[in-house]
Amino acid sequence: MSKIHKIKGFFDLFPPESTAYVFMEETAREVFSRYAYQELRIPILEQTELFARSIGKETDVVQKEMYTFEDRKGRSLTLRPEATAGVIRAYIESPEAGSGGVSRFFTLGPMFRYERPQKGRTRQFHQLNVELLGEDSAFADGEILLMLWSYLQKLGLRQLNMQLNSLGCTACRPDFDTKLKNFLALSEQESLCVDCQRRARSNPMRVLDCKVKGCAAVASSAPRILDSLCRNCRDHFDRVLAVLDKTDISYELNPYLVRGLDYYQRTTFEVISTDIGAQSAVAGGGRYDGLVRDLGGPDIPGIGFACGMERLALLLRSIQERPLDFYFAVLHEDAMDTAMLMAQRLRDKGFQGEMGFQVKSIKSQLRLANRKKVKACLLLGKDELEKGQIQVKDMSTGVQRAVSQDDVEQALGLNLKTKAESFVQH
RNA sequence: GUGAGUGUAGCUCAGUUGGCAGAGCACCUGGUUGUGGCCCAGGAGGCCGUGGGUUCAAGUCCCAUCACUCACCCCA
Repeated sequence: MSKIHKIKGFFDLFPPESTAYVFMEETAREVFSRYAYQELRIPILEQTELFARSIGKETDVVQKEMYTFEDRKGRSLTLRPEATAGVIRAYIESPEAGSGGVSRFFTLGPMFRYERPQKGRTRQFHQLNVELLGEDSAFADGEILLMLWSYLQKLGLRQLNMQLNSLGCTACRPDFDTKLKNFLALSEQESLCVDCQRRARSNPMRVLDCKVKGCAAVASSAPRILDSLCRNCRDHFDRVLAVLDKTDISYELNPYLVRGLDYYQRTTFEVISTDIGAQSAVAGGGRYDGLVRDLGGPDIPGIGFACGMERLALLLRSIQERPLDFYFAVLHEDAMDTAMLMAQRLRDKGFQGEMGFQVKSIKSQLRLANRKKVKACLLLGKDELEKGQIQVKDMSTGVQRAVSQDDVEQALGLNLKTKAESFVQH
């Protein structure tokens, strides 16, 4: 029979890599809950319209990267390419939307985008998502940024840089876009790449983010959004920066930071790592004050971020997996029943261990136990069975002693519960 | 969607101007009774990604195809 292989851009996560994901998720729950954020679980499949309306019909994500298909009744559905739209949709449908208060959520899980895979980019990827709804204070921005930074610190990541920008609001952004369009129209068209000649009219801020040399040169002398903010946006942004200045977060302003989803306005940010390849953004987010209204809900502000787990995983390395407490080596067929029951008794007491199902030579079983790096090896053969005993061998010291089968728990010792896996930046 | 690179043992990779398919690590079995790690000896394991072509002869040259990787675009 021919093998069925996984589809492009999808992947299986085996240990020890899978433990890095458990670590990221557990740390997220721990950190986010300190800020009173609660976990939200939502579908990964939504009506296509939800993403088209929120992310923006003209964005690359919606135009060419979505997994979209029809269900059996011909409705257009899409595997979520990001989480915020779904969170807002769920929020609007919940009683919470009418409460008028502040809501704090986090959610995590798989996202899907149909792109060419490369380092740090897969077609199914995983994000940790945080949303703060119903508050437009600059301190809300501050809370989000501090929490994100705190989470990354808790993961043990240090070589990270946070970039900040403000995209303005509906009051000042249109004026800036006009100003920028005029500027680009006056600059030499030949110095812009073909993409940017198009962007210069449709989405001028994207030109500022282009890496092509000619475009970057034009961008360097272009007007900056940060110089064109209205009074409200300027004050808001200054307050956010004032909060950050009192912390140890190392940030820098990046007037060229343009996010790929249309719903962002005012404060936007990205966290960059320099050593995970070309796809360097490990987290990104911003304020989306008009989004809830645009999706049919009340006109309330919001801010949030997403963290890419595959990219974080590139920065994490497992240094120690918790060793098993025992390996159970059975040396005679007749001992198998007794061994099974003893192992069960140990597991009920909280010991972790693996049982060998095949009767093999003592030598090969000890070799196996050694390779598995267990703390102790339990040996049960004909002699022990007859005497009601069992051999307990400490694999680090080599010391072995025979004990009554009733005393295995004590023999395995009290030094068993060690810390869970820990991770360090490599 | 565009470009480049790589496909040989479980893993990492050698393989010369075309001439018998290789190494290291891992694995298995021994080194005297039922005792791991270190060492020594032996062993197993490959449709050389797949399909065509050139040739007396192809892992090697040519064409096609598939897969993977990295980069562009874009993004977490």
